[in-house]
Amino acid sequence: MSRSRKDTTVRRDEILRATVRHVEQSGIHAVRMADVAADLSVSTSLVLYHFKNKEALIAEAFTWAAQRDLEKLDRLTADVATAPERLRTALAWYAPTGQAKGWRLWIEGWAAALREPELRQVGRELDLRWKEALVAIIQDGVHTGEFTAPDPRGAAWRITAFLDGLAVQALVHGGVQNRERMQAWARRHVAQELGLAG
Amino acid sequence: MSRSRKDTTVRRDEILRATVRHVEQSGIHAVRMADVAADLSVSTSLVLYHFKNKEALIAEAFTWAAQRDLEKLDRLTADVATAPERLRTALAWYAPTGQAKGWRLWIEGWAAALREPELRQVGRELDLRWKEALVAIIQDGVHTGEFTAPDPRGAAWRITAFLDGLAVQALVHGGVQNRERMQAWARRHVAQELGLAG
DNA sequence: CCCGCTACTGCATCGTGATTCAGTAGTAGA
DNA sequence: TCTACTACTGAATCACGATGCAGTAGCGGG
Repeated sequence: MSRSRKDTTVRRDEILRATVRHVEQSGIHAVRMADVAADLSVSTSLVLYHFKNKEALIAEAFTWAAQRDLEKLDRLTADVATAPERLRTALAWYAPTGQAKGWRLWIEGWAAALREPELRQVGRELDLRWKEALVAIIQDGVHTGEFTAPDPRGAAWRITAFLDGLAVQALVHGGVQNRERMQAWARRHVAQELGLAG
Repeated sequence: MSRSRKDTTVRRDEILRATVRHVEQSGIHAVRMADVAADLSVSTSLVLYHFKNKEALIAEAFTWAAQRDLEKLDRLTADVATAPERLRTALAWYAPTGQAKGWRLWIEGWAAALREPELRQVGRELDLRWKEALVAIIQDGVHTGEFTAPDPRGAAWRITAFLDGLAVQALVHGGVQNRERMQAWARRHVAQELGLAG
């Protein structure tokens, strides 16, 4: 039985994916190298073979997740024509909904970023790129006259902040209560920012 | 030299204060019992004498901090007469500003709360009480006709979310950039929610 | 079919930090 | 001043998880 020997690229990817899964579930510190390894039916040593140490593994895992998220955003909005539609799509993806696995990861990331400069860098990058994407959409809509935004960059910034806050409320404080209401509020906030019909 | 033997109540308080300080600075997992002890020039055993174990210590520390924050809010707004003034005071206290030691603690808390039900409870409680206080102020202002808010509870909720989001932007992503702009945005958001002159 | 590279493993080590425990010393009340 | 209670300590222990190391085994190229 071929003990499933894999190409480095592939294996690394698997490991990162598994790591992200575990971090989402248990948080950075609770994840053990052994957990990640077990998840792939592989020895702990192999993980260390591919990643210098736990710190590096975690850092790369966050980077990987950020990369993946941004790519997904691109993919989702790529073939959407109008600005309002692109906006709707982007927000539907970003806004905290369901159990929002992704958000757990990033909330965990925020805390970690407070102390690890490397992680802060990654988080900042993701945040920045997301905002850029949002700005692009907004400016697009402004050009076509569908949106009204004196300060697209500021608007994107504020929308992002509001959504981040929603995420905290939803995942940390929120009972499972009224997802609809939250979404309505998000919509309203965006509408106000972009001068749409409330 | 009286080895500074202290009453349980006093000592527990000291320990909790020290713990909070350390958690703010280094995060839950990086804090060692020994650090807290050293901070008070006391043996690690003493900390364990007062708190069953680290988990209990951390949990109580967060509870303690929440308590302290709420009391401070009460104290600050107690002798302020008008609703707009009370609001300004409350927001000035809650909004992320300076290095916002407090916010670091709560961001850390959010992440921890994702996994520890006990901490989630504490966070939820603090969040709830803060929002209640805010609601009270808003309703007050509505009664005197100074604010306009069809849904005070919703408004409080959204303001809180926005401020939480601001905090993340400021502490995690934000360069030290434009504190003024952030404050202006916060003010604007609140103004819009409460029907004030933008 | 053999070689050499590289993915991969098991085991041993090693540091760290929480928790335990048996005892010491202030201190308040009789 | 003696007693008993309670705050407090120092020195183990103990478990856990990361990392190091010496070696094994697929697999592609000749």
